Amino acid sequence: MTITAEPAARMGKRARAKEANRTAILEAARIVFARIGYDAANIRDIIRETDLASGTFYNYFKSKEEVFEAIANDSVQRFRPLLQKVREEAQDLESYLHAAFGAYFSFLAEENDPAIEAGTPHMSLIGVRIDTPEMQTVSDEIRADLEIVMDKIGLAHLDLEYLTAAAIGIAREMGDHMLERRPVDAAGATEFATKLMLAGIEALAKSDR
Amino acid sequence: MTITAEPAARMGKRARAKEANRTAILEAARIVFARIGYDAANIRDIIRETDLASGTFYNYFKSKEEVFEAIANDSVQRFRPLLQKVREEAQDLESYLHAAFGAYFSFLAEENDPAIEAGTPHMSLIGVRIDTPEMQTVSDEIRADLEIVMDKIGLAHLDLEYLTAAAIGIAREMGDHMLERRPVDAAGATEFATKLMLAGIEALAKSDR
Amino acid sequence: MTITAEPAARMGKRARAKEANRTAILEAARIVFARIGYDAANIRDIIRETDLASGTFYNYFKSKEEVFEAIANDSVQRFRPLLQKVREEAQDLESYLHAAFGAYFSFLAEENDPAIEAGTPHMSLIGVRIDTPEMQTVSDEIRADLEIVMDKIGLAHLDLEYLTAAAIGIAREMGDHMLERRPVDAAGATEFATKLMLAGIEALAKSDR
Amino acid sequence: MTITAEPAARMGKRARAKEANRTAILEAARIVFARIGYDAANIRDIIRETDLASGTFYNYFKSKEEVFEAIANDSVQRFRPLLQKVREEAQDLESYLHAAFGAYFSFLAEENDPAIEAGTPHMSLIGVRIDTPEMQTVSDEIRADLEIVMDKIGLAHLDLEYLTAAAIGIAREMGDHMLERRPVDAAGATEFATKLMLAGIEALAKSDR
DNA sequence: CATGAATGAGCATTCATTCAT
DNA sequence: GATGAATGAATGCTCATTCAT
Repeated sequence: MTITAEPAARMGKRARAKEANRTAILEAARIVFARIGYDAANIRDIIRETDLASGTFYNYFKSKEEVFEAIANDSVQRFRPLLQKVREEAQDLESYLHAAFGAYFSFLAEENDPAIEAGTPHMSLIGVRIDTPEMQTVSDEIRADLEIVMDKIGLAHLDLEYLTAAAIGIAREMGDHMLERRPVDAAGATEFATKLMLAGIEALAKSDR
Repeated sequence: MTITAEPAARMGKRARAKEANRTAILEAARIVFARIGYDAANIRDIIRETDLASGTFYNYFKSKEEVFEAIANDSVQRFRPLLQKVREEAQDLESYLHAAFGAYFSFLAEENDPAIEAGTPHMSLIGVRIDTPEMQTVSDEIRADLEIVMDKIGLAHLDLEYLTAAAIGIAREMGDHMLERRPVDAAGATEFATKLMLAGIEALAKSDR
Repeated sequence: MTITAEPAARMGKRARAKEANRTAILEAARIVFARIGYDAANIRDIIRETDLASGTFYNYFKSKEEVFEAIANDSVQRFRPLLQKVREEAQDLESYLHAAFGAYFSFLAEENDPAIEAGTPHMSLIGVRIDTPEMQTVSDEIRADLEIVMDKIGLAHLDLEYLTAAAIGIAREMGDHMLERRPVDAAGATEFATKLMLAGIEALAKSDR
Repeated sequence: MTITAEPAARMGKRARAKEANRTAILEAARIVFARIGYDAANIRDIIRETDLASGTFYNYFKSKEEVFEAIANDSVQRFRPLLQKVREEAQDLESYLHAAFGAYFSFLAEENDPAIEAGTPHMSLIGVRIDTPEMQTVSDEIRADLEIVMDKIGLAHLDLEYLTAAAIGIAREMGDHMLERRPVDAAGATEFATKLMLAGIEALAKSDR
């Protein structure tokens, strides 16, 4: 038996299986949460979606809550760099809004691509989608970032809390509807939301002067 | 036992007690849903909030869903006339938006007044508030009405689905934040949302021409 | 419908059923604990011994521990008066020991009478019998009482802790064997234990002078 | 790999490792049983106390029961010679009782020495201590030996079963208390138990004549 | 042989719903 | 029609045991 240096990308069979199982559970949870909602979902539902045994779930997560957290973290870890880039590259308000809505709608579309192609039912029941981990944590990110950007461009005297709430509200609700259309058109949603929000902010800024 | 004709306004003891029980359950459900969210709540939680026995619940409702429906209907029955009036009296887009947002934010403030004064905790946690029956059905009402109004003012060629989604999103998210501020300022929220939305729609209308 | 005064002995059907269920669970637990031991026993075992449903268990007890406690309390409540009487009527050391051992062995015999007649197996496996609620709590009672009595007769200078330990040890171990003999002879066990203990104490008292 | 003749005293690396693992498991089990009791303990608890993997347990033992047996055998193997010596050297009843109780209490003290010095909690809770393998099997040994000795000294007409039960009961209960005192005084316990038992037996012998 | 993750049977517990009183 | 205890299906979770590495 030879001892080999094992770069992260080349783990042993065992380690790979573990990683795969963890991912499988996360993916299953994502699907189940989307299908029947976080609250309605139970651990058996999640594990049934994988080819693992029930007990295996507990080798990876302590509870449904913890899977939710993991999904959220996972989503955030993938979405955060996108937002980061948006923030850094934004030249003005318009480019920021466009890039931010664009990033969000694209991300949402890609996240839900598997479910969409599978024709997963119930997908957009309100009350359900809202509890999706992605939505929840991405909201927090957008909220924080938008505050930073508005400050940068000297519009911090507007009611930023209401403004971010409005932007998030638009993204959330429009996102739901975007996902139900075929083909899913992130670019269209982005144009729409950006135009709406941009003009709105300008109007608020003017009246506030 | 006497057999009496019982006009709605003059019920017998029995009927009055029945009505009181039904109301008690609805009120209890409202409180519990607000406190721990619709999904987390169970029938025991609701019935425990009343001084009734668990079995009594089933004399009035078949399930938690049905209570939800009843609360929703109740809210709708009180909100619908307001929206009706808004729709009828709207002169132009601005007055419509102002009146509609105004109606919604005021209604929301009044609905939550008892909870606000009681300092009920958790009340406006996002994941929770969203499942509130009021939110749910009021959304549907606003959605339908906004479509009608946009059609009236000749802007039906805009993407009305996205537009209503945006309006509802704004109302929802801003509503949550409005409820957390002291004093609760429905008028301020109304101004803000109206200005934002109005300018946004105008910009969309212009670019779409 | 007439309103009747209901003396404790004449409860409604419902109340009687509740009492009966509680007793049934206690009795079942007693049997199961005796048969397979406290630790090996699980709630399903207990409830299976009754004709109740599994959920019903939780209307009466929160856990296996709580049933154990209840059984113990029950036993104590029936044994305590016997010990009380023994303590009050004891004239000298001999009469005390005789009465105390007698009370214990008789009580033990009666407690186990149903199990004995049913020919319950495993009945006297050591590790098992020892965890019996009766044994446990009755021990505490005997311990306390013996201390009081020894003090009364001026032998408190002996090592009372060891003495009570010895008495309890004798009662426990002899009790196990007594229960396995047919016929169960509480009187014989009492004579034996009393004579042994009495002479032992006198010897200790003499050497300690 | 070399094939070597391996006399017991000179094992290869492999064999030594095996022996060490077996011992580690036994020691861990002893500790765990003492800490939380035989019944409450599970295999994970035991293996967690070692630095071995869970699967390794099954290379050495089939079940918790089997570890118990092994511990018991181990204890017996160390205690049996002591009892053997006692039996052989006993001159009369007194010397036998003294030596036997002495052997038992000393053995018990030594067995529990590590736990005592570590201040292990719960150590002597009754329900717990009783299930200790040492207690269990040592009981059997004492029982058998005492029967033999009583027969030797011509008191076999007494109720030997009750007598051994009494002796074992005294040893058990007093042993528990002895272990809780500081310093642990095996000699004192031995004197006490011997005097008590000796006088008791003499009294029984006299009355039985 | 050691490892430790996977397995799945098994147990505790909850809760919507029924129904005798 | 109110009551609230009984019901038992459903769910969370544990743990002895197996087995690929």
